[in-house]
Amino acid sequence: MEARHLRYAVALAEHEHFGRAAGELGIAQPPLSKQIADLEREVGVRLFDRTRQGVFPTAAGEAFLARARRALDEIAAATVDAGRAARGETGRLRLGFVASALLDPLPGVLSRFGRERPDVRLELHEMATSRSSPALVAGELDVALTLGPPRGAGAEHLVSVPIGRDHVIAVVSTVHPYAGQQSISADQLRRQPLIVSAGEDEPAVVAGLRTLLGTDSSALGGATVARDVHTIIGLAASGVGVGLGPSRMRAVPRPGVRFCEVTPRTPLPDLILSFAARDHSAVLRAFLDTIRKNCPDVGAALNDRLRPHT
Amino acid sequence: MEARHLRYAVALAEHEHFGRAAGELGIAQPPLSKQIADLEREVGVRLFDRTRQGVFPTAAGEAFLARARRALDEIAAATVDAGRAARGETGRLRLGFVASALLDPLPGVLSRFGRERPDVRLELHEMATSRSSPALVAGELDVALTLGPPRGAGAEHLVSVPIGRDHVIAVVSTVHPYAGQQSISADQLRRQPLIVSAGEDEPAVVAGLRTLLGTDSSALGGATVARDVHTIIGLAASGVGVGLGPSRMRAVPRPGVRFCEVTPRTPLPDLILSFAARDHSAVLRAFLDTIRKNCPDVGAALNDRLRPHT
DNA sequence: CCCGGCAATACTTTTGAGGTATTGCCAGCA
DNA sequence: TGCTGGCAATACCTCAAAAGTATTGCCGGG
Repeated sequence: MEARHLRYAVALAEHEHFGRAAGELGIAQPPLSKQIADLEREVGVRLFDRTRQGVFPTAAGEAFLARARRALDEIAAATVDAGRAARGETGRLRLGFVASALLDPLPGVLSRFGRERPDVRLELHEMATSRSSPALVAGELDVALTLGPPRGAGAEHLVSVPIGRDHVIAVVSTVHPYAGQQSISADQLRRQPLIVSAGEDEPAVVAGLRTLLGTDSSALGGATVARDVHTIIGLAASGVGVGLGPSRMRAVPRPGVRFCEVTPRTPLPDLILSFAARDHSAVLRAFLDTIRKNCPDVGAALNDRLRPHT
Repeated sequence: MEARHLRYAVALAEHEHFGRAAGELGIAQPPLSKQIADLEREVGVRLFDRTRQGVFPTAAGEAFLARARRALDEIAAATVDAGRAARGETGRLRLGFVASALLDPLPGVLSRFGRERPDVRLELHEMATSRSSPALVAGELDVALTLGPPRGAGAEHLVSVPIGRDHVIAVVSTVHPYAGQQSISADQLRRQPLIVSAGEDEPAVVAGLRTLLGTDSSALGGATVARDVHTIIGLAASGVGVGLGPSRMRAVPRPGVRFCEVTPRTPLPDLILSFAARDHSAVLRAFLDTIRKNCPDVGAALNDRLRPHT
């Protein structure tokens, strides 16, 4: 049985007349008669009653037609859905990201993307840089935001684009003696109880702090370790010590604390967006476009990437 | 687009390999390649990625395949449903009936039919004999149970079969003086307050009572009129008088009353089953068959009707 | 009894699905 | 680097069947 049989049966039921139905279908009457006869033979049941008053579906015909119409609807929808998927209007995007990305670029990016692509299912996975790259290579993620470029097996199949610079800043309670300072020096920091984020997950951040405080400094060893920047800020607010974290944490609105620059200015690894080089999906392209529109200082590589409309 | 394209795409997605999918479909590989290419051209989107590792659906392909599978399921179900409808396993039966039919043949018939044809939707319409026949002729009913044969315009297009005889019986309270009698005479009835059913809807019943009591009798004029036999029995039980009704009302289980024959035995119109002569639907045939199995004294016409398996 | 309208049948044409043979394109390997 | 094997695409042919034309057959209404 072919879709043609369904279309013909539906048209015949619609017009209740072989000649007119055939005309509507753009064919002559005899072929329509034959196709309907073939259909009835295949189904094994008379689907239409031919009377002088017109051609009407039998009970079996009504049952058949109900299914036939649904089948034809599905077929029409198949083309529509395929087109929407190809244009990236539907689908799925699995995004891996480091926690600090939640502070700055992600809120704007995600809300904009959700508005532009309401039918794309976003799957968000907070994970350390070290876990993102293998997941991208294995095809478990579509795109990742990491601190520093991806490394490890298969990294050469990934495209990486820096989308934001970062450096170390301090956060102190508004009643802390340093709160009035424009910036805090490394020496001052070494004399204070410090609060830093859990180091093992993001060694690049730890390296930055070591650079700032000196590799032999015992300040880091004695520091309070917090799981995330919110905790750092909370602890700093309550006067436990001076929090150290990425400048991105300025984005967290919180009364009772002050953010201060630290001298010397200590760069942290760039926030890097990466994805599989062979991935040309429209959903990914749309996401990259959103990133470009939301992040002022994206690398040229991303613009290049968005040029070709393959 | 034809169902063939859907089947081929589904098979290709299943086997992830043009050659093997073609083998499974019973065709050679080149035609499959061509059909898939044609499909992709028509949809306007690449549906499969051909890689060295195999052939995999693109995101658009996945969206397309989901619809394609549903469409194929509908097509398969269309044939199945048409067959079930043609065998009378599904569908609708609109039954018109006089209230007294609810007493005797209908409970058994309906429960049996409901068991044998669980997927047939039964539409039950209690109506007077005079309304059933036009409804049958107009195609608003499929089958009717009436008192006496159908009459009126178009009645010649109806088939009528007597399925049960009936006569007048009396119902009295167990404490009524007549309660002990084997039968009650017409004379005795004329000396009692009577309870009869509403006459206008079923003139044939009124005619029967007139025959029994005498056309000039004032007994009928002074009788209490009840809407249905349940009311007659209820009023009789409470001692209002002697109820007169069809022998069918014996089927109503009710403590506190006794049913008595009436002499002379006064026949009431036969219970008649009728339907459109041109109606050959399987659901109707199944219903007639149920009637035959449930009513011992159906006319030969019904058995004739069930013979041909057209 | 003829006529008109309609579906079915008979027969022809033509489209396109499917078959065979071949090419082209890599990936793996010597 | 060239060779080979596996696979999809291309080229070309064949034939089934979809569609067209002409005609018949069947009623129902003048």
